[in-house]
Amino acid sequence: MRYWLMKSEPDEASIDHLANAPKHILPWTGVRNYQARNFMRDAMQIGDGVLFYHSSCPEPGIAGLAEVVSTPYPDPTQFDAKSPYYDPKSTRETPRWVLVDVVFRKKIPLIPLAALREHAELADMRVLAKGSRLSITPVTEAEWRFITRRLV
DNA sequence: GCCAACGTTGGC
DNA sequence: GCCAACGTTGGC
Repeated sequence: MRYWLMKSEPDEASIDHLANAPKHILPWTGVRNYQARNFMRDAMQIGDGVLFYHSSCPEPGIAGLAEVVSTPYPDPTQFDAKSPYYDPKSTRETPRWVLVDVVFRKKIPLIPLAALREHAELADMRVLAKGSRLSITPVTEAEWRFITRRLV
């Protein structure tokens, strides 16, 4: 059982989109970074906890809780020439990009990025590191506990 | 394998 | 829109 922070632009997929999706599940489509992909491909397991983070928006921060509900499988958008996530170098035989399905657990009052930075307990969070741009980052059990028990 | 140029991310 | 930081690309 591990924990993750996953960034999403709320214009594209917000916590409300997830809550209102069929079965409250969305495929985590569009990851095109190898490190983030490798987390999904190699480390994620069904049942892992997810901090759902809104990025590139007026109020960046943690907007809800979710959970991994699938093993990794090929991201269909990589084969779709009309998709912004199309990757001409990827083939169905050897897909380059994978995703996992994520299920809605809870919407929470937004924990803004600035608020996360205020807590010494979270000082080492990957997502808070200077220059961090990874859309998926590991969260330690201590960080998860602090956030879900103290800040939610 | 090096590294400069370029593109992207994402907070502000 | 700015810009720092980082990832990717491609020539050599």
